[in-house]
Amino acid sequence: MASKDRILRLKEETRCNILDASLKIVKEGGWDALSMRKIADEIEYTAPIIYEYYSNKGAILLELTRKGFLLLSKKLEEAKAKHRLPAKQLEAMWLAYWDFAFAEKELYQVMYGVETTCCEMAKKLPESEMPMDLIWDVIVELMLPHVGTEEEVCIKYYTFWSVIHGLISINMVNRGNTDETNQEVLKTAITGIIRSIKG
Amino acid sequence: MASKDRILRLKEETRCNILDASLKIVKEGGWDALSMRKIADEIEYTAPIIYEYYSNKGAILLELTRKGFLLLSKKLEEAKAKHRLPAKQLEAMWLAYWDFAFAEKELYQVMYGVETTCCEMAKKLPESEMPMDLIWDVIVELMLPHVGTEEEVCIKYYTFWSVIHGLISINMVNRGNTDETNQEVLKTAITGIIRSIKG
DNA sequence: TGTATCGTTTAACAGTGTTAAATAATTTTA
DNA sequence: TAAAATTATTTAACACTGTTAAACGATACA
Repeated sequence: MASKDRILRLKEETRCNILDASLKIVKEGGWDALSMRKIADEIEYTAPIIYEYYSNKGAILLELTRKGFLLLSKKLEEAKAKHRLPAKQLEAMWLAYWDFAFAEKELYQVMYGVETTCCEMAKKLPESEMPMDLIWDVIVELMLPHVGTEEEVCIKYYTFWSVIHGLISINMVNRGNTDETNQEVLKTAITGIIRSIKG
Repeated sequence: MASKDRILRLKEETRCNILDASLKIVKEGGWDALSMRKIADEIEYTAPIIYEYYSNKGAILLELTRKGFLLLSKKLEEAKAKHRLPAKQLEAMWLAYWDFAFAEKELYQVMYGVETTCCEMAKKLPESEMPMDLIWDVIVELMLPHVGTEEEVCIKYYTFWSVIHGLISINMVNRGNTDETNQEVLKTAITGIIRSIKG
């Protein structure tokens, strides 16, 4: 009976619609705006129907992160294919990674646990700039006798901060590295950047 | 009347108790476990009382992030004071930053928007390892003819990933940098690491 | 002692994820 | 075609969330 196939096809379609609706809601109002009832509204059903397709809300998020990793991998492969030299390939791949993060911001957020809401408020705190100011001063001193421009110091600071915050984030959400590996990455990164600052 | 003072002191104390209770709950069960009613339970009151001290839940989070930035700044200053050379100071400060992140994990999370829950599940996805595998291969090729050990490649990979994921995260939650600054940081970081890999 | 103020709680509202039961629609069987 | 069985969908409910308004209790002031 071909009607079975048709029904299966429809089921697969609503399964897909649920994901699309979810992503649409998130893109419009952020991850906090995503609720089962809103998804149901979007696909013109009521909430419990969703549980016929996904066991719970977490399963929807999981499927979205899966899609995210697949899409990212595709982008990386495409970037690689455009070059022959490994150095060029690597550079292109990381730039593709960068582009993906902002083109598919919501996916990147759920893939790697980057919150945005909680830091909306931190921006209002004057205290949030204190750590930067403290480190900024030392970078300026380190560059002496050369007097660095704001732009120059800024780049140094963010290079530092990125590698350290990145390593911290990765370890917090992933807990994959050994302490030795972390210390190694940290040390090589820090001393490398310091050396590049000093000349 | 000194009783006014006593009452003010008590008020200040419960204001503080609310923060302590919140942090305790979060440390025990993560940020998802934090609710107004649980805080009330902890300080042996009912929920609406909390609104006499903080206008809403967000105000509590904001106060915790403020405490976090203050504590981090203190740690950075202490680290700086232990050395005289700017290079040594800088190294010590970033190591203090690192230590703070894990010693006060919950504070760091709310300060910089690092989620942990959503990536519990991503670990189960085989797809989550695809991007690493793709880039891993190119790093190995780039190191040829030297055949890198697993540990060596791992450190290179995480150095790359850290700086890029860090820069992405910072931009997502902060949106502070100009595109030119970002591109500059990205490019210098990438080419720098690539050069260090090639010899 | 009566009144006003303050501290605190109870009750409620709108929202969340999720489940069980009731209903509507469809398909299968007689 | 009519009845039965199965499937699709919804309604109602539960326990929870943040938050507010009203009621209650105690305390201080006249």
